[in-house]
Amino acid sequence: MDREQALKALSALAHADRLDLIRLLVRQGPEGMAAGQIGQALGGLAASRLSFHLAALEGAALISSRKAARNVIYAARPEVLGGLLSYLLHDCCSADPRIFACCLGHGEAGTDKT
Amino acid sequence: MDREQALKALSALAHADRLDLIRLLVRQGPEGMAAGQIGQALGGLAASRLSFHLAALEGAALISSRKAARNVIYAARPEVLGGLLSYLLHDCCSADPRIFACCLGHGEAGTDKT
DNA sequence: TGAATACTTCAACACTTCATGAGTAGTTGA
DNA sequence: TCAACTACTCATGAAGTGTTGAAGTATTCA
Repeated sequence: MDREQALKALSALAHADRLDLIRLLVRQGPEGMAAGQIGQALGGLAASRLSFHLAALEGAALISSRKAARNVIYAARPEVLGGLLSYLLHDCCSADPRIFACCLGHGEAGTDKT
Repeated sequence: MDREQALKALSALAHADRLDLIRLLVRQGPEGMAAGQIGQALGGLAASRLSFHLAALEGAALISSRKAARNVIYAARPEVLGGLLSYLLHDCCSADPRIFACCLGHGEAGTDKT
């Protein structure tokens, strides 16, 4: 992954709805989920709004879509998500051991109370 | 790290100048770097623009600052960067093994030509 | 004290992003 | 063909982001 693609991906992820979308689709696995179902799962997100955010994620290559009859099925692209994390960790953060430690240790590393 | 903080951090990172800033400051280590030096290292970024972006990164807790005489020294906060990566990997991507694989394998995983 | 240095803050402007509702396009089954 | 269904696109306006240059604040030194 290059810088341009990483920036696109970061912009795409920097929105609450889209982060929820990714979380949902990653859990859904390769089968993916129809747009209508996604909208319901996210608490009845307006269709146009959902479409807007799905397009943003697809534009950043974080998800893919395929048609199935009258539905459009969306699925996460784990290799691109992994590529983004890899870029941040290796290219951007120089594989800094302090960052590695926080990242690999599960969960709450780095959330000291301040 | 919680969702709000992760969103702040993602927004902060989703800009070319700020990604360059982080890269530079991570490499610089705990000693950090004075604002003026940073501006020079980034090719003579206008002072007000640099200040704006540094404030954005500090607002997202990705960097810290301290005064030293007439300089302001900025340094990356690797534990917060690690916390963000950890959040994305564990909370958001459910520690999906496909993402783990791309993320930990160095570099170019997930950048297949399409 | 006054000039020089190092940064930050402010106001103005251009640009982008986002939410909303209305309209459009493709698929299915009667 | 028509109605129902599913999803996308477009126009609009509000809100947010980024750049610029000028002004302001704090520190140092002669």
